[in-house]
Amino acid sequence: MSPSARPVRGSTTGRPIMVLLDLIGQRWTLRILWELQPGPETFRSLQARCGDISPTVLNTRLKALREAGLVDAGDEGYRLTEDGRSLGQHLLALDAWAREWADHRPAPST
Amino acid sequence: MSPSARPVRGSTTGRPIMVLLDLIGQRWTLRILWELQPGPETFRSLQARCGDISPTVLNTRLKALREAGLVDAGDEGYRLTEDGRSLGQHLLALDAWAREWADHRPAPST
DNA sequence: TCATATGCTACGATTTTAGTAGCGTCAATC
DNA sequence: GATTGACGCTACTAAAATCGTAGCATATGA
Repeated sequence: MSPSARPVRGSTTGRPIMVLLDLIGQRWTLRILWELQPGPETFRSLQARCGDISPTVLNTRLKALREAGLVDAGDEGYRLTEDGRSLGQHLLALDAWAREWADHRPAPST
Repeated sequence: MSPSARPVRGSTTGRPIMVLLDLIGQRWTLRILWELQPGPETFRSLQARCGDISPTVLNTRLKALREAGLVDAGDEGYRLTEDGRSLGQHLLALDAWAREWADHRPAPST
């Protein structure tokens, strides 16, 4: 099987940034990291947090994130590794960026 | 038609970070921003830079990125807006992060 | 034994992405 | 003024990813 996991679709260069872009350029990956930031979550609670993402995808993503060393599974469920947390810092930065961004633009909402 | 464009699939909260995660959680979006960082590119040169991404997707992404105010089109082709460049700074940070990340791990390559 | 919650797989339906061909426009060349 | 080549981009089909739901196997408590 091993469908996605490592293929690095868009790039075969192996450049770390490309590997990363490939990983986080998949739906839910960043969201999962985001939801895991406050603390460990069980499979089902994580699923709920992500708006009832299908378990198929959640499991696929968790597998990839674990292989990437960003997430691991313990007694309390899934949680970020040290790497995961340091990447999470960047997500926090993006959160701040996004607020300003949403602030000063025509607001494409509705 | 207007297929994707704005739907904000994973989240209907409207929270900026969710809108952003939804946008960049699509294949090629981040890659396009990345490739646009050095300077303006024409549609076709950008396509080439992205490993011959299909024009359908490229155009869809460019449309979304323009609506998001991250990219615009000028005489020299497509280029990052000011917002696009500031987001690009975060990509540079991620690049640095990714290098270290790739550095101290079992290397899932090959 | 029964009820409940867990992590997770199966599988058909829907949506997205890929891949290729090609149109209409424009500028340079012949 | 017909041809060539590059441009931005659309059309269309096939492949792949994602969704959505059902449900299994295990564990825990009542």
